Amino acid sequence: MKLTKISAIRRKELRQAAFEVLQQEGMAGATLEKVAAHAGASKGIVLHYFRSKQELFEHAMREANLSLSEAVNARLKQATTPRGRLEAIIEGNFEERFFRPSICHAWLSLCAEVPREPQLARIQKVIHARMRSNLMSALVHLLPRAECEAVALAITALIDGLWLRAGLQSEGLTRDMALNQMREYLKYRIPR
Amino acid sequence: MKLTKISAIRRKELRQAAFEVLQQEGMAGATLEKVAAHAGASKGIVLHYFRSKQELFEHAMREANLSLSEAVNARLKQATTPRGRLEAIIEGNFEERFFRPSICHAWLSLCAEVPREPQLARIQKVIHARMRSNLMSALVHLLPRAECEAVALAITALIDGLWLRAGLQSEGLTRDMALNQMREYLKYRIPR
DNA sequence: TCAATTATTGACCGATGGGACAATTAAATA
DNA sequence: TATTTAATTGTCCCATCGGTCAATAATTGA
Repeated sequence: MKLTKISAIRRKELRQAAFEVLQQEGMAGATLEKVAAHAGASKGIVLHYFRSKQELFEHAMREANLSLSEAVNARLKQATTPRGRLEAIIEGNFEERFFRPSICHAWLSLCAEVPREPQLARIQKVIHARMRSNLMSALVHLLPRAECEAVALAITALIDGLWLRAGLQSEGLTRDMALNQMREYLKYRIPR
Repeated sequence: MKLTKISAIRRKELRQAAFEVLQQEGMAGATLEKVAAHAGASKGIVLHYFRSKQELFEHAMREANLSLSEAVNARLKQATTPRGRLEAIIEGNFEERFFRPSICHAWLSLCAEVPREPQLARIQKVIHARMRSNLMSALVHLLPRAECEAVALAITALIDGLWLRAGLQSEGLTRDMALNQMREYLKYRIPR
């Protein structure tokens, strides 16, 4: 029995190549040929493993989300208190390897396609649902029930807004500044 | 002397058409032909008034920003207190005619191009600079100097995050919800 | 009125990119 | 080994799109 079929390997390579090209080229510039070249393959192979460009980037988005998701979950596993879980979620979302201008570019490019690509919309919906669910599981122990929903939305909006900013102004916003923003929000909104 | 040269009219019509097409089609789908058709003209005329597609959408972004800007300024003029100015800025940014899914789509599409189009980046920079300046002029009267910068960034990030969300999930986020989010932030961060 | 400028169109071009496909090579399996 | 299955490539095709251009219509202004 094969642990890793070659098709699984190729698909993963191509998903990642797609996301990396996206970082520098945007959706329109992320051509099948460039993705293939970036992965050291030919254009034909890309369409051998993915039915279309759409499908490729759909999987690229899933992959990118998965790795973010794992980072958050790893931190969540360590956390013992509700407050700790809140911090885990936030810090996971601002890890150095994720909170980088080029990565934010890529996400921006994907988000810009969401309104016109139902598949991407579904993924985006899942992402937000998980974020909300994660946050709620911590917030219910820290706040009156009625306030949790709103605070979860605020935290999500803040994170998204900071990511957006990082994507727009490469230099302007460091990881530390972003994390401080989040901590300050918590300090005022959910004092210990 | 002509008050409005025909060229000024055409250019404005085309800028607006460009932004409207952007709302439904995204940057890649917003073809010169579609923009022209939407304005009831031919493709040739678009390139007669704008050197290139880039330049057209650059002007579209400026135009869209201008109208948002005017809305905020109109409210700012009415405001008499620092707190009132803060609310003016926020409410201006969530007026019904602006805070709509399709408009948010269009902005998203423009933002996604920022990293690869220096002209758009410059405009984006100006937008954020004005936002910051507006906010600071109110905040300095409400908070210790040292905290103003951070709060201005938080407010901006919140606004951007809520806009982003509106662009991603057409249904999920109403204007009222967004405004409540902003008011809650102020309530906790800058209690009267 | 008539020349000069401006507006407007439609045809055309070159480039590009997504996708289909046949052909070739490698791998797996019996 | 022989046969089937999968991997991989390069070529080809078609559509589209940005941009150029020459020709025509409209406007202007002297």
